[in-house]
Amino acid sequence: MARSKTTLDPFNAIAEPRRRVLIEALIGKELTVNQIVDLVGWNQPMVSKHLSVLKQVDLVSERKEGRFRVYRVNAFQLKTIQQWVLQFEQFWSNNLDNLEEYLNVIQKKEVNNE
Amino acid sequence: MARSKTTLDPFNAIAEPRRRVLIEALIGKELTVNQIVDLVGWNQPMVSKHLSVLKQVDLVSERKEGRFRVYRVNAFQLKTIQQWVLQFEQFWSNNLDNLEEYLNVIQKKEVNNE
DNA sequence: TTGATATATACCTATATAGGAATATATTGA
DNA sequence: TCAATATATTCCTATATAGGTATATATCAA
Repeated sequence: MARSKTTLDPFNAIAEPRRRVLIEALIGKELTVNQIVDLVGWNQPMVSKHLSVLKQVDLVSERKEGRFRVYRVNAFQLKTIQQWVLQFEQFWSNNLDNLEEYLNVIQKKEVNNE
Repeated sequence: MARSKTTLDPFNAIAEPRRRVLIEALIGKELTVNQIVDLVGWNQPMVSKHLSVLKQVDLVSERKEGRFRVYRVNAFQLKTIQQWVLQFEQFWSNNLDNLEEYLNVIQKKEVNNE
């Protein structure tokens, strides 16, 4: 069996670094494909194909504007990821876990210095 | 070129659903490999191999305890993901974006009913 | 020492990319 | 209608899995 499809869910879609760049570029604004191409400096098919993956998991949506396609981020879809991560928040907050982590780091440094 | 390695970063590591299950199983506690096997019901090599990926991106760490390997989640590494997502939070909060989204949904429904 | 237990690793295969290049499709303007 | 513009899609290839199976490694217990 191969890896899950990139279009399986937002987790798989944003694994690709370039697709995170696209989301960063598009957040809070609307851009056409060529505007994005100019912004990120990749070739046009590459931008279109990555946008296509993002669209399939609903992380972006697009509308026709004459010859142009205007893309925008569906920020609420990022909530999916936020919510999965957030359930673990207590474990990285100022608590015993962090203290232990800190002590481990200190200990490793000490070991390396000997 | 192929997809980025699963061990490139936490984003790629958690794209695989089973690895998210492992993190959920391990969060806040320590478990040996066979305890995890019993918990999730996969075969042992599968658990070991997924743990290996998580370990390479530092999402889990492990210590030897006799014949056993005790695994734990490094929750603070999930912060990487949290922080990337969090920069977009304002765009899914109660603001104009959400209102627009709501109106889009309403509009689509109306269009479909015609 | 030896069998049993716990875990990791190697090997194999089907599959799904990501990127590049070429091309198709759609729309506009003259 | 036709050339130009904007974007999507197709085709190709190298690559990296994920899962299954078999096996290697390490440690314990008698």
